[in-house]
Amino acid sequence: MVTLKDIAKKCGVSVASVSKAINHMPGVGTQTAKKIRETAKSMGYLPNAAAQALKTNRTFIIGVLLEDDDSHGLLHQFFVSVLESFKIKMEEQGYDLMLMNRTVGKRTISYLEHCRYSNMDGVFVACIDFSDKELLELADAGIPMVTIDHTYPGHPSVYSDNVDGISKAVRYAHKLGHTRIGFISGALAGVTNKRFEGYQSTLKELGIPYRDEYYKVSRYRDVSLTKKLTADLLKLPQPPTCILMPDDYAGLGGLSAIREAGLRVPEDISVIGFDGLEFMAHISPRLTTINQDTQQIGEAAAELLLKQIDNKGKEALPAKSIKVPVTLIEGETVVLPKKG
Amino acid sequence: MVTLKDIAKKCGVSVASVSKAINHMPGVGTQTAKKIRETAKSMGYLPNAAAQALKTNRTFIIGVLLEDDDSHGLLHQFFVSVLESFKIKMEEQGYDLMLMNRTVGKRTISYLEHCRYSNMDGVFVACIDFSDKELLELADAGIPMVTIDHTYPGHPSVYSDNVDGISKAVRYAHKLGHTRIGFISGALAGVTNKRFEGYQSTLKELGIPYRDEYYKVSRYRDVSLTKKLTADLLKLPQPPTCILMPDDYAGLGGLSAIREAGLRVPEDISVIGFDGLEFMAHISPRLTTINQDTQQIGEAAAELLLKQIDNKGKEALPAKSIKVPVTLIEGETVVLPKKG
DNA sequence: TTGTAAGCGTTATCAA
DNA sequence: TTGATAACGCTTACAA
Repeated sequence: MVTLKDIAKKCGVSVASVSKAINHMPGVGTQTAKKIRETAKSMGYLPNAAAQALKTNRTFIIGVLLEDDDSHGLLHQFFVSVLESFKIKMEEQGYDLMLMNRTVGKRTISYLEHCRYSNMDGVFVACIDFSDKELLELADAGIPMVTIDHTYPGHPSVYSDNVDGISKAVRYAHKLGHTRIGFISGALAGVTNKRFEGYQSTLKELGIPYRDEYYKVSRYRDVSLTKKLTADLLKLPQPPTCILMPDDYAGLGGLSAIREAGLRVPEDISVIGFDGLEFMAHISPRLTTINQDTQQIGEAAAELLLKQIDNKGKEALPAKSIKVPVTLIEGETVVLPKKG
Repeated sequence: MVTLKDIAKKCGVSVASVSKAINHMPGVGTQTAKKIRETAKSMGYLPNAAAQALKTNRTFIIGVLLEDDDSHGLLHQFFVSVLESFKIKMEEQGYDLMLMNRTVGKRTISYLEHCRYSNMDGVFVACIDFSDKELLELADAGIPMVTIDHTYPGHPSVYSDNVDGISKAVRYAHKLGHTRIGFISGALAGVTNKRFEGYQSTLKELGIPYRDEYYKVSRYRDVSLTKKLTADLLKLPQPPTCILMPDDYAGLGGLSAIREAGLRVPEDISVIGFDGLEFMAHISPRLTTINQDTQQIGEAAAELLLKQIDNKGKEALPAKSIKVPVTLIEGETVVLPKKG
């Protein structure tokens, strides 16, 4: 391992000069600096992250918190897509991503402890249970943090325009002739409330009365619960002709309930998803869905987090929240309803 | 931030004693040690990872290399599942996972450089292009490393039993009456060769002549290429009655080609996938597939890597390779072929 | 049993 | 412009 000392020896200068030269700091002659940098390169010098971190209190490590109830956060296509985009942006700025956990070395530690132990410069949170005490603790610790789909006081966050998302879905269904539009939402949470708001207000605007029996609360990504609730909707004396699903993945449960009821999509009943997951484009029938722009979400999150980090120590930034537009992807699962 | 010094002061002992007590090292009185540990706890002490790393040359950081051609490694369900399982095992032993990349701070660095810079204790590789020069460089650097689906000389690796996997698929198809069994493989690579070996040898065993026109080379997870190649198979004067796909995901392309040819699965043609991805269980028809045991693969990888790390500096371990059994998941995509 | 002190590789202050 | 030196928080001989 090549150290500053080695370079100093070879160049016949002091470590201090080498450090200055390599970091492009003032206080070294242009010639000396050049020579130092050249020998450093030729010797294959790389700074030692641990030493730098110890000295500067900056690690350039960002903690990533991606967990769901089954702690399989990495299997959530949507969040992982956001993470990919976030990752690219952060890496451009020299940051590394570290997966967070609560079990460092046999015994359990909290997220906050993990964060402190590793000296993380910031945290990316796209967890689902935002009411987790440990998350609240983390949010209160004053560590730069950005969240997706939830806002903690004092921290920036990024959302899709959920109100508009459901609104687009309802309008689209209505345009194709539907008035009996059911909505199976994810579990209650900020995002879910927004979507419900979009559902109710758009129905109202369109002059369609809201029917309580057309609204069900499922859980995001929960195929079997969504399947059951879809079956329940289908059993109503006057079932909806179009159903909005919590998300594309959970929607698979909806499709399967419809199939098992002996009905066809879209001939007998229309379906709209949410997310715009890549793989849905490859299955039949192609799901009509509300697309969340994961790339933009990830990039926005990176920007906000970087700003927080740069600002650390100074007076608090106003915690900005960015809303990202959504689009409707026309698939094959919505058509004119049959006369009922 | 609480440091050893703070604790030492409070307890009226030296930093050395505190360090020993906290690390359960000999050389401190039982009483003193106990008191020290208690105050450490009450003060909320956490070791400083950077300082420890600097001193001990151990970071407890494992680099994770998950990339495909589109550098969207995290979207590969199969590898991510393996990673999840690997992660859990590693975390139990106190390791953190860091996502590797080649762009630390504007300019590009190699994987090896990233590895050295961050002082990673080991690397987990589940990349696809194993011939990447940077990977070879990394493999030659003597850093503990474990790979999935490929073996580098001197390093341990974990595989599914690919020969048996395809063999199981062929046997199953044959048992249900198929003799015209096509195989669309992934791009040429060790794993692919094994699968092809299983394909050929099993056909032979069953007394089915190998037909070159029934074998096509696609790419893993490539929906559109697999779709095209499936279409090609269907256009043969005497098309296969059952097709083995590169993997479940690419198989979606196969299904869609069959659909577009006006044929039905499984009535007109049978299909078998590979991987056993979770979501395939939720779509219709449920794909019959060869399941790779991602949990076992991840755990095995963790074990092998841990062994390498513990052994570092000592004489090289024999580079062990672990083969994990696969199972066939009966879905709905294989039935008795129609008389052709 | 306890403490002193050196050193890991950096950065940053201050004097030359 | 340069370089000695202290310090970051920790581990570990070694001395007391």
